[in-house]
Amino acid sequence: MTVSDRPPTLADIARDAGVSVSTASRVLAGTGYASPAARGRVTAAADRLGYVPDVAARALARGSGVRLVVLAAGASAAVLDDPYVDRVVGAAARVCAPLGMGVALNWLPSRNPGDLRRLAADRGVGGVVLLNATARVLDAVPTALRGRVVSIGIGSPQVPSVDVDNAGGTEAVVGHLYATGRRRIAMVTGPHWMPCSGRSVTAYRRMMREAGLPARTVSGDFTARRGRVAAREVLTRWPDVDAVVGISDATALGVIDRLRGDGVQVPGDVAVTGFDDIPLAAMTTPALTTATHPVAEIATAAATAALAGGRVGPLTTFPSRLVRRVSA
Amino acid sequence: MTVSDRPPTLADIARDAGVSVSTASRVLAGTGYASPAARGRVTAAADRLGYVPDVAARALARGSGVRLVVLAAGASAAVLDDPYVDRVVGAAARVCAPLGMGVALNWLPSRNPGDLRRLAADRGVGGVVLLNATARVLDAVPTALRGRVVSIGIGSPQVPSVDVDNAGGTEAVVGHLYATGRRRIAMVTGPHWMPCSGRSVTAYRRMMREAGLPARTVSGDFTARRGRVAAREVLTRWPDVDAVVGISDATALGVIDRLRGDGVQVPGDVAVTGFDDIPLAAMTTPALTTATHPVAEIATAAATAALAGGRVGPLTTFPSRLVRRVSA
DNA sequence: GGTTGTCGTGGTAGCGCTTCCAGGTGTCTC
DNA sequence: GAGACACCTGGAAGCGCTACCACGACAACC
Repeated sequence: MTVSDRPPTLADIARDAGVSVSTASRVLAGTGYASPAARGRVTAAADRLGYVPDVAARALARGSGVRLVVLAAGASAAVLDDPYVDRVVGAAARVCAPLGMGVALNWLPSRNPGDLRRLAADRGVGGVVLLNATARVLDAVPTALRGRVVSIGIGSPQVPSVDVDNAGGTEAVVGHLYATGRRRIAMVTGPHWMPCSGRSVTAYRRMMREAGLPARTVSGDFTARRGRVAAREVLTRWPDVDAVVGISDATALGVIDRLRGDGVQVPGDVAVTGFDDIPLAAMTTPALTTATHPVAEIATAAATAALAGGRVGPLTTFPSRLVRRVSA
Repeated sequence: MTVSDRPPTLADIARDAGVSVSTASRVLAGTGYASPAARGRVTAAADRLGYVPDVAARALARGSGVRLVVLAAGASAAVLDDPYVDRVVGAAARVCAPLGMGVALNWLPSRNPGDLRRLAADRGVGGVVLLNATARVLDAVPTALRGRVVSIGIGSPQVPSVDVDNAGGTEAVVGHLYATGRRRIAMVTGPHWMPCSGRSVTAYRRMMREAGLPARTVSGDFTARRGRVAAREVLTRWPDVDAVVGISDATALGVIDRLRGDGVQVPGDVAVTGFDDIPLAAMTTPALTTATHPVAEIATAAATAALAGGRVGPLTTFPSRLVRRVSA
């Protein structure tokens, strides 16, 4: 019983189990009829010979795809360098592994979303996870891709989407600030045209309004660098501020750095909160109070849905949880 | 001239260009002979019809793989949660995209590296990037996989590897400390059995010896939490310490946090350095002086080599560069 | 007894591509 | 002039798998 040098094929399994290739295929793919006896012999043979189905052959025969594409939309290819993108890709790669599939990472220039056509013409594409999409991009999704595309962030009638509950997270954070006695609460936002920022800002404004407090916003861009600048601006415009809501952890860290540099105590004089709960939020001084952003869960859901046919409903949101630490 | 609903195949291109399928294949794959005229007509047709080769069919015919597998070795599946792994996967996904391939992420339990057999039997696997491997794991790599496996970290005669120049980075950091007048330099190491930690520690010890200074090490584990504990230990054992070399940025951050909590000025009383240059190293207070760890470059090289046939030489190291900031 | 079913099975035609092979042109050399 | 050799082309045999189809058993129902 000498073991062949090349990996066993379905035909080898069928021969070994004493059934036809069709039957072996049916058993291993779990489709169609097969007697318990045949089933047993086939699985045993597959097991014994260490059979691994050839994804390429299967995809070719079934007309299914062989990889999931994470498509990061944006003005410049620099979007690909965002660690956030890597986390999405990592989660997607975990989803793909048991299916014998893989993930590729592409950039979709926001200027010409026509590159989507190329994806639609590629039989290897089993699903697409859209990142950072705009309404324009969503409209450019070809019909041929419908049902295989899931967007993380903004969605549309045609393209289902998943995202974190920005409003909920912001409410949790602002609510916490209010509950701990803060009343002069400012916010450093993201770019106004970004939906995720927009939802947070709207939630913040609403809560302030309902509390009869004035909304005070300064625009930032999710970075720590911009957070520093924004902190200075906040201090200048509202010297009596007693809390700053950062649109992201990086922003909050920048704010804290500037504040402390100016001799302002955090959280003593001013409380600061973030959003994302990045790993380092727990190790900075002071440790950051923030709202979680379950990126892995979101990406896993998006990848799974994209591969399964895109059925996740028009918009699925994942809850954001308050993490109380020291900064607020 | 109505456009068909299904993506064009090679046969469509051949027909449109007025050549045989063989010729079209040769032109598009760039193999074998083809007259300039034929070449022109085929590429024009492919362009006009928006042809995208079917990776699955190609892989089936060529017997090549369809995805790259990032294989994280380790005791528990928790290794997959390391952000470092995500960065490697992200870089690999960028490499795969233009090839029509994808990346999958698998866990290889260190107890039974026999799972490698399964990979060897899988025709879909075009290459493997091994992470966190040990000598045992390297020895378990089946012959069938030789030439398609590249390890990030430790290597072996059979398995080529790429890694950051830990020794060089550590030398840069220790050299900087020495140059700025520090003489009582302690180090918080990683687990002694990890090669990357070992190389750093050896470099540190050698430099200290050559400078006629005593080596002072405390063991850590790359985390900030453990860094805090280690800082306390350093302070207790060597109250006169004036510099601490962290094995990682997270470690350094933990050390700094503890030091400042104990009223020690950084870098005034004690200088602290890290290793990795994570994004947040620039935004903490004080900003961290550290040595770079070009993860993306390393992973790109590993993925490229794994897909190209593994020829990178037995061990390729990537330089680590000193980044001077505030903490040292 | 036929007519329906549901089950279980094997044969075989593809899926879209590459690659080998057999054939055709030419051009160069002895 | 014949051979040798480069260049260029199309036909066709697969790569490993799925899915359709035809076939046969057997049971249940009028």
